[in-house]
Amino acid sequence: MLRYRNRIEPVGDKSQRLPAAQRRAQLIDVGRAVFAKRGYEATSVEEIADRAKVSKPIVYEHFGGKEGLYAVVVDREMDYVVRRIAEAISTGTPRERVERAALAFLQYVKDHPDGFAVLAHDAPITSARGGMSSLLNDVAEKVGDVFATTFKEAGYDAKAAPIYAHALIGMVTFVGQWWTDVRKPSVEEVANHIAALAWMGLRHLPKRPSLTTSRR
Amino acid sequence: MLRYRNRIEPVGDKSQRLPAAQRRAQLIDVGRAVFAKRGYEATSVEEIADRAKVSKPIVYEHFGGKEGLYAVVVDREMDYVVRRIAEAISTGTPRERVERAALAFLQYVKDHPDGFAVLAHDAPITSARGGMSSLLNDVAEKVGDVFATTFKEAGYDAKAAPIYAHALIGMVTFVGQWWTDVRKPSVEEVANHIAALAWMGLRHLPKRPSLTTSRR
DNA sequence: CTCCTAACTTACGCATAGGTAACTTACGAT
DNA sequence: ATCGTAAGTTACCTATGCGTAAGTTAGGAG
Repeated sequence: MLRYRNRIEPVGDKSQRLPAAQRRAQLIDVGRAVFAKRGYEATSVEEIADRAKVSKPIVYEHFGGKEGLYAVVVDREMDYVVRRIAEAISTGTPRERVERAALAFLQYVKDHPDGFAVLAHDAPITSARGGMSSLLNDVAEKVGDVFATTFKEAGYDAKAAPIYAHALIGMVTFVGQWWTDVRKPSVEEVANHIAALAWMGLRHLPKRPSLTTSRR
Repeated sequence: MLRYRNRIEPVGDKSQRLPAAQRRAQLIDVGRAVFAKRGYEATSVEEIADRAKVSKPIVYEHFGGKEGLYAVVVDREMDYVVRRIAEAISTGTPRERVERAALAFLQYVKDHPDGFAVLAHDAPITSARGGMSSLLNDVAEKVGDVFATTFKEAGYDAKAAPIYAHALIGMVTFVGQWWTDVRKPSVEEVANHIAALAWMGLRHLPKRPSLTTSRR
C-alpha cells in the first residue's frame, strides 16, 4: 500500500539510521537549539524532527513528546550549570568566590549560549506551583541556601539570604542575556565589573576593576 | 437565518454594550491580565474575549488582533514604569537615587503585578533584531544612557555603563519576580536590602540595612 | 414611532501543531 | 540467503487558535 518516494537523495546528507543512543543524543542537541531559538511554546516538534533529518514519530519514540524532550534538555542544562557554579564557589575567600562565580557563569553563557537561552526563557506555565517560574529560580534557591548558612554564621539575618541570592543571580543572568547580544567586551572584563559591583558596590567602584584571583 | 439564543441571562452579569472607549479600556485590562498569566504565545484571543464577556471579533475591531492588543498593553506599561523610575531618580544624592529607584520599582511590582509580569515575560520572538529580547532590555538601555554620562563626568569608563545598568535592572527584576511569589517581607524591607547591596556591596553589607531617605 | 448606526453576535475558513496507527526497510546474526 | 528486529516512514486524526464574512440588535436622534 504505502510506497516510499524514490529516494534519489541528491547528494550530501550521508548517513541516516543511527543507533538509538546516538539519535537520542542528537535530538537533545537539536532540541536545545530550537527551544533556545523559539522558546518552549513556539517550538514545534516538526521543526526539531526536520532539523534532525528525521520524522516526527522518532521524537515521540525517544521522549514521549515535546514536554519530555524539553524536560531532558532542561535537566541536563541545570545540572551542568549548577555543577559549574558549585565548583567555582567551593574554595577561596568570600571575595574570590564572588569573582569566580561571576566568571564561571559568564563563561557558561559564552560556551553554551543555547543552553543558557533555554534556562533564561520562560518555562512552560503548566506544571509548577502558584506563580510564574523561571528555571533560574531553582538555581537562585540553591544559592539562597548556601547564603543562609553563611549569613547565620556571620550574625546576619538569615531571612534576608534569598533576597541577596536572587539579586545576584538576576544580575548575572540579565547581564549574560545582554552580553549574548553584543558579545563585547570579553567575558573576563564583564565579570570584573560584575564582581566589583557585587563586592564593592556602586559606592566604592574602582575605575578599572580587575580580579584578585589570577585568571586561570 | 441566524437566530440568537434566547438570552435568559440567569442573573448577575449586568450590562453589556459598552461605548467604544470603555470597551477598549476594559479589553486592555483583561488583556494585560491574561498576557500576564499565560505569556504572549499561550494567550488566546478567545480567552480574552470570554473574560470580557464579549465575542472575538470585538477584539479584532478594537486592536486588529492579538499583536495589536499586546502592543498597546506593553506600550502603556513601559511608559508607566519608566516614568515612575525616572521620577524616583530625578533628585537627591547618588545613594538616595539608588534607594529610591529600588523602592519605586518594587512598589511598582507590588501595585501592578500583572503589568510587571507582562514586562518580565519573554517578548514574542518575531519583531526585534538578532537576539532574544526582553522588554526590560529597553528600560536597561535607558538607564545605561544615564549611567554613561554620569560615568564620563566622574572619570569612569563609559563603555562599562551598560554593564552596570543591566546588572541593576536584572537584580531588581529578578528579586521582584521572586517577591511576587513569596510576598514577604515588605517591599520596603526588600528595597533596603537591594539598595544596600547595590550601594555598599557584599563587603560592607550592614546587618540591618535601612534607607537614608525618609520613608515617604 | 421609525430608522440609523454603533455595538454586538454566530458561524465559518484555514493553517498549524501535537500525537498516533499502520506500514516499510536496513542490517546484523544465524 | 533469509529473517527478525530496531529504526524509520507516510498519512492520518483531532484540537486549537487566528482571523473574517455576514447577519443581528439596542437605543438614541429626529
